[in-house]
Amino acid sequence: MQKKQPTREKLLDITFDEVYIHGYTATSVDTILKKAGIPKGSMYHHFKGKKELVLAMVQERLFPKMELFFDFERKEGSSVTDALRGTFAAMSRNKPLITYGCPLYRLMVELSPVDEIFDTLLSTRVVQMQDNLALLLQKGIEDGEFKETLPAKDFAAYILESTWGVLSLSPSLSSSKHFIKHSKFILDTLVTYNN
Amino acid sequence: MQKKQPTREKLLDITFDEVYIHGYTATSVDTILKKAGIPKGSMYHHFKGKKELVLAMVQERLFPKMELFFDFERKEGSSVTDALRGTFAAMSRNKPLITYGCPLYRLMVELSPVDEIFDTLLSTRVVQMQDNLALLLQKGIEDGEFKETLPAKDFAAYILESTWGVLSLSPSLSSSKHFIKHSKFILDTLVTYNN
DNA sequence: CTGTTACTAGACTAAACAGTCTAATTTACT
DNA sequence: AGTAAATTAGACTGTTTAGTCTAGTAACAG
Repeated sequence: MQKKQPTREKLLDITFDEVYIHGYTATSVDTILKKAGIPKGSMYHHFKGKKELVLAMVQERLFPKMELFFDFERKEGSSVTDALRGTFAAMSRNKPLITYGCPLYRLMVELSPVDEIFDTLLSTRVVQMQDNLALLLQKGIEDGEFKETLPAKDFAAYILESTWGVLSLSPSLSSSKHFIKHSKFILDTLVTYNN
Repeated sequence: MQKKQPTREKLLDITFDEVYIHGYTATSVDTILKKAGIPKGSMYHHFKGKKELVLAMVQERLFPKMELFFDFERKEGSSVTDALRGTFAAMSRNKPLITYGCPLYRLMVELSPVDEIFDTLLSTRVVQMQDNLALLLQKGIEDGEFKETLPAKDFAAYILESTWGVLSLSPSLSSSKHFIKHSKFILDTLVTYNN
């Protein structure tokens, strides 16, 4: 069934799972190794250390996963509003995302204040996402879907930040129902606020 | 200058500072003890262990600090809108809050998915805050400041969550200027959305 | 088939970790 | 002052941590 996965790739997968749920500090190298069934020497052959491993995981696993949800790419032909609606709907169907929140944001909350390397890497991606979304919103303004009362970039920041805030709440307070309420609110506000 | 502070109180103060910035897991008991200049025996006399110490810190330091900002209490005589505006203004002037985010939210992001005791404690407080804010918003509706298009409780949840999202971003992306933009937006939305 | 490079294997190390223990000291009360 | 209780003091323990090291095996090019 499962085609044999090179050591490096398997390590990145397990590292994502563990760090997503337990965070960077609470995840031990030994736990990852045990779960992956990979000996220490192999890991230290592929990566210089724990930090290198997690940085690689962020770029090769976490960032690609983000694209599926947070980049708000517009499908050709559909309206900006529909593009946003679609992205939010996809998020609400993603169980881990609803339960455990956004993996990028959670890692940023843990590490940005104390580690410059992680901060730079994660913040850069956040700015990219914001620019990306702002571009989409700008398109919506140009297409006449809504008026520009608030600069597109500010609105983009606002959508991202509020969405992170909702998603990364305690699992016991999160539900897809609640998230749908949030996304409906964002979309309504976008229209209301801009008209 | 500094009046002698009982051991227990000093420990709680230092624990707050350390856990706020580094998180629960990354904060070691030895670091706290060293910074506080207090020997191990004293700490383990007052608290059963690290977890007990931090739980006490949450209740005796973190929660009281929250009241100053997040409870959105209404001063007699002033409008609901002014009460909100005042709270947001106080937050924007609080340097650590802007730089490192909300200590309650950050701890929740780290621990809620993996520790039931912390999850219960923190979530309960979040629900309290939401109820508290909903009550204020309800008052605003009754006083005719805005119409009830969205249930007050939903709006309260939304304000809290989006504010947490903005505050707990990477320090390199946070600024009081950005936060003021956020609060202005929330207040505008409250009026716009409800009229 | 042979030699070189890439990778695996896991025992080992030193430091950091939370927590224990017993003795000394300070405080509070009579 | 005398005594009991509360607190301080820090050496010590067992475990877990990230990371090292050396020997062995597989893959691959000639």
